Amino acid sequence: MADAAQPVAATRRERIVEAALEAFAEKGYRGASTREIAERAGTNQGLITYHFPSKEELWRAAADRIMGRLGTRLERRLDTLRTEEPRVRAREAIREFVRFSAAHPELFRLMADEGKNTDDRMRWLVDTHLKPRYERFAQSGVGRVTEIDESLLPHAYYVMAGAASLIFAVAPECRRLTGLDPETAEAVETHAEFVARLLVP
Amino acid sequence: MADAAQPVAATRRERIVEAALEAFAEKGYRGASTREIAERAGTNQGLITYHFPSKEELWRAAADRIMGRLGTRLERRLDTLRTEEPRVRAREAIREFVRFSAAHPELFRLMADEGKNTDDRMRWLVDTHLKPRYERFAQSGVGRVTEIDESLLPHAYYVMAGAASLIFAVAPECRRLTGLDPETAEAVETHAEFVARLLVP
DNA sequence: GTCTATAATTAGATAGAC
DNA sequence: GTCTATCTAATTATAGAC
Repeated sequence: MADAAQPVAATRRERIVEAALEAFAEKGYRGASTREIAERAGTNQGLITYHFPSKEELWRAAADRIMGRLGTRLERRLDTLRTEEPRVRAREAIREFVRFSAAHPELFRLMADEGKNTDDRMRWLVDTHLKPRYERFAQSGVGRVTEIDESLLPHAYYVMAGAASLIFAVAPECRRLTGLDPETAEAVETHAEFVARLLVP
Repeated sequence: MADAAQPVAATRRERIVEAALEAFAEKGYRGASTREIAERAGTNQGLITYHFPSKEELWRAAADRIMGRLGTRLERRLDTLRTEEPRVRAREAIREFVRFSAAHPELFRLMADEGKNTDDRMRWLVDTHLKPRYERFAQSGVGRVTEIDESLLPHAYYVMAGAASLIFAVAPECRRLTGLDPETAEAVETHAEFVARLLVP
């Protein structure tokens, strides 16, 4: 039951991706160094360049991971809500997104960092991961429930994303500024309810 | 009326701070290099270290600038709304904040970047600039109007900030993802109305 | 697969010419 | 006040030992 029970290579690679996700989210793409990532993963920089041909590829693996987690979580929840009426389903989908944002502040941090610039990473992120999620939002999510006008969909999407996630993405600031620790279970549920009721009254 | 009409030193310094604000907002503190900032400002790296004893000091000057602009803009608007009833005043204050976020996406980018970490810059930012703004929000802004319970204030603050600003902070992503250019005058007003009505029905 | 050593580039800060 | 030149340290990527 020691380390040897698992393939070491997979473990090391996993830990590198996990460390990269955290580092990229915290310091931004440029700000996070591969040495720092290696150290976080408990290994050395050489092993990163063995598993990933470039820093860009490592970043993609990190983005794949967090977006995969989000997709799995949301689809699973939506699945259990198939039979609910639209407004209840929309509300609970929003609550689940808030909970995910609290458990994984890396998501918003990564998105906010990459969405600012027009470069290859942004384009890849939008085309590969964001478009499917946006379609899902438009088709079955809040987009349908809150408003009639199709032209408001982009506004509703970014309002929802920002309202749901910011407080967790800047949790250290929130603690110092307001005294509230947004990462407690109670604060997460309060925020989920606040945002869900706001967007789907 | 040529360049010589203004003190050159002040001009150069100004342009450096302006370039630094943009660069720090786009690439993050670590990601933005002083050489890159100098180039943006149309000068050289040596002049930056002449005007600012360290990169950290340059960052503070950039933060002072954007927070100063926000304060001036909001106080001026609130001043013209003194006689309005609370809900109208709150709604218009939110609209004004949305407009400011559209005109100055650097604000949200800088805040989102710095609020993630517990370091000297975050602490300085909170203590120097964010606390006064948060107090103002609590005392005369949306905080008073939308909800009764004082404990919801932090949630309302971050919901407002995120809902109002994210779409402009990630404008390049928004354009590619949704087809909407959030920087057009029409989109800004639509967003302002959407957020204001949502938070103050 | 995992590591150390190192090459080539770039970082922030300093020194000094003008 | 503005610039070029340079120091030291840190960056990504590569080469090769084991």
